[in-house]
Amino acid sequence: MRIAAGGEAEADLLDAMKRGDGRAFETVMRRHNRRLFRIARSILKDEGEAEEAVQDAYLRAFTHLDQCADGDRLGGWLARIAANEALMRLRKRGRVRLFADGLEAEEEGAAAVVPLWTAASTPEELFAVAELRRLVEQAIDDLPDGFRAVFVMRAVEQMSVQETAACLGIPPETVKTRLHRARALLQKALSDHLDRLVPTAFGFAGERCDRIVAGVLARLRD
DNA sequence: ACCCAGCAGGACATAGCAGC
DNA sequence: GCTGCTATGTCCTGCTGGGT
Repeated sequence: MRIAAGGEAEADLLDAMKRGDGRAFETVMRRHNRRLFRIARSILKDEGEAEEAVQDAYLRAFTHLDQCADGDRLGGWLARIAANEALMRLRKRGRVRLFADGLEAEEEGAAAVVPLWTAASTPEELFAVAELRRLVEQAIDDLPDGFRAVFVMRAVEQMSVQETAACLGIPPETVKTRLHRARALLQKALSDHLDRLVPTAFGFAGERCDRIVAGVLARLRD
């Protein structure tokens, strides 16, 4: 039986929800919110609509709990419903729409996934890290629709090929290819940015410059 | 040490589309 | 209608890590 990081087994939570235990619903939502939001957002490219899609997915799931027979697969089942909900919305809007550029506040806990995000200490480093993250998120946003959803599920959410394929209703081989090509596209996009940024590496102005100057002047005075 | 499942990545096939 | 290009899907092979 699978015990998620949060403690209780998914099967126990599913049973509790079937009994109408409000606390179980909340535990399940808090456990899966981030993953479902990322999946929905990767498909819709719109944070507000992704949030609505996740809420609708939960409602749909919670009113059809009897359809989830195996509690150990509750997470996958929810992910599939969220992906379907997002895809449905995408079809409804006709896949033609302009999106706001970039991402705003990152969802809770994402920093823990990538230690680099927290390694910065000085304002310059914090700015550089924020800029790097913005570039990565922009590059992911710029991926073709199908590639982006697969990349987020596989690389960001660490879902298996089978899970991802089931969620999106595509063959596992297609998941592999899309992930491979999404990585290639991201590498290319990021290397283009790097080409522009490398000349500015090891920036020297500011605190360090002042420190060296002050140190030399002090020793000259001695 | 061996076996096996899952995965990455390359090669090839196919579909869709624009330009002529 | 034909051709060439691009995007996408499928198949295959080799690698890796976990289990026995």
